[in-house]
Amino acid sequence: MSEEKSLNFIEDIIEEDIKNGKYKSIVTRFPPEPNGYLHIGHAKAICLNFGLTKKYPGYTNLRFDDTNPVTEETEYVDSIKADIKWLGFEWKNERYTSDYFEQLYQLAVKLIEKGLAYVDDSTPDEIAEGKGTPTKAGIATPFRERSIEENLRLFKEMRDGKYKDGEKVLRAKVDMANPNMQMRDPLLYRIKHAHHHRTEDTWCIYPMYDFAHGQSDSIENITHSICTLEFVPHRPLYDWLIEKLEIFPSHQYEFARLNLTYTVMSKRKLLQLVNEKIVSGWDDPRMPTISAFRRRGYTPESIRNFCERVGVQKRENLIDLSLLEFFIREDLNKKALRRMAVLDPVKLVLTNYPEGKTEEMETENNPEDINASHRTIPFSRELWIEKEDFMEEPPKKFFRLGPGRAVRLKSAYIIQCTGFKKDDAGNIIEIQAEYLPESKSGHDNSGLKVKGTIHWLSIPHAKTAEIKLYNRLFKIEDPANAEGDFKKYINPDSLQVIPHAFIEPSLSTAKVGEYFQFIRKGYFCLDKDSSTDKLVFNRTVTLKDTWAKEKDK
RNA sequence: UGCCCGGUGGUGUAACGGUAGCACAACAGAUUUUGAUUCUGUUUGCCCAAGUUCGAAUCUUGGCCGGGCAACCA
Repeated sequence: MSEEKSLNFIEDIIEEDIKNGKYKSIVTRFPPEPNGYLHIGHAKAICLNFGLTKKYPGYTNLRFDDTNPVTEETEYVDSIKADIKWLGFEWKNERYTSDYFEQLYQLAVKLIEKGLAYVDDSTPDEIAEGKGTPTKAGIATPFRERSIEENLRLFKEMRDGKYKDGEKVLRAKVDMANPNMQMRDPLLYRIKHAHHHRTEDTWCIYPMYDFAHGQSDSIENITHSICTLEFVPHRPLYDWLIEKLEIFPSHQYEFARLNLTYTVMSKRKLLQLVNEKIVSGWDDPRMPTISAFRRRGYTPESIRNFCERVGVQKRENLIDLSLLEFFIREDLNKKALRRMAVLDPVKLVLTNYPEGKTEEMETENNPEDINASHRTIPFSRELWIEKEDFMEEPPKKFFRLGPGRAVRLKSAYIIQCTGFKKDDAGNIIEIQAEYLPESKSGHDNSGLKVKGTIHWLSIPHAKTAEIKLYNRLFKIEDPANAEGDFKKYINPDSLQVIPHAFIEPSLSTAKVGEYFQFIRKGYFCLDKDSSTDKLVFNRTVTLKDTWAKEKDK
């Protein structure tokens, strides 16, 4: 039975709007500022805005909110477009708020003509002072009563470059005593003699968010303008401007932004991590950016499923990283090709296996995918296995190798441990075992049942690679809201590099964008910084590890 | 202390006046040539109080708690 999927509150509103004939189709937009890379929180907004117009008739625009030339760059524009496409969405129109600078200017003139905006010569401090506090009404500046003619002239002069940065601003004339701080004559335009990434040096005045965002929504006939909760107090101003300007009545709706445990989600903080070289860049796989998740081996499907699961609502939330990990494991379990790799090797010698002999062992590429077929892996007398798969004095519940114990070598033979060697420091440097010829995988007549199966690599055939293991970037769940500088909570062990791990021969042709599961070790992908003579693999996520928990008991 | 928003298991999210459900996490067991996957089961919740009603997570009122708002940022 197909159960009714419940609607989120925005879908409720849209269904109502369509039902009562307010709209036949809808228009949404995703409005990033090109001043940083997109992160997983943006992915939620992208899935919401684009998802809505997949579900209901209509389309979604991509609009770069580029009203602050000093922080915005073309590099960010390009990364944002790449990330949205990778997530699997298509915008109808690619727009820039800067496309509307002339129209916006004319709207400002219209507001002045209506006596609803004025040029203020006050300093930033004086303006802040005049705004009052949340509990104390603001005080009007003397410039508030300038004539329309004078305001028109001064605003034109601002545009013409007659004034220096900060000398004058244009403000809306609303209500200095309004209990909503946003309504106390908000700034509309400021002077910035700065080079803009698109309009270059055409303008020296730039609209503020409040006089750009809503007006751009109207220009594009956005029916449902969806943003995050911090803009709720701006909505009365958004509506006031639409009313006074007599433009298309877009409506703003707000939802709670996504927060994830063990990371930070503000562009300012992420930029700090990049600038201070705490991470290698915006796409360092430890970052919560979309490009980092891509590089780390996350799939677009897993991120979309995650965004779908976390839902859309108005309450603050802090989502468990384990939920994201669940979705990537779920997706990769179906897709990833199984391969063998030994990260922390110790030598295993099969004393009764002929020297110089090699066999090709057949094994499945993905037991979850019947179309994934099989491959072969070379097997010989001397093998690499993981150090952690052998214990000198194993406890009862340890199902791996120990003196006298037997295990299955995955897709090969059952072996029984007959001895081991240590170096002077007491480290185990070699393990000896005998194999059971009649136990070969697929032709097993041994009648033996063993509890454990381990992975292995033939020493003469194995290739090497660098492997990078990532852990959470922060030591605590909510670094953004913890006391003091968030950087003091950075996890010093968030990156572990294994310079010389062993990988099976077939992995030497791995390509960026392919997904692998290194059996028993986790999901991995080839890093973009790999070269033909040096392969680098990133661990996307570990496998669930029940033994790790058991071990700790 | 002005205005605004919000409170459902550990974390998220449903319920639209009628049995509090789902996912993740946790725990227990079965299966397993990946201690993975899969399967089965278990634990844990409506912020409080009063009111309306045959019946309240849902409606009303009053509390309590959390968050936001005073950038020439968005």
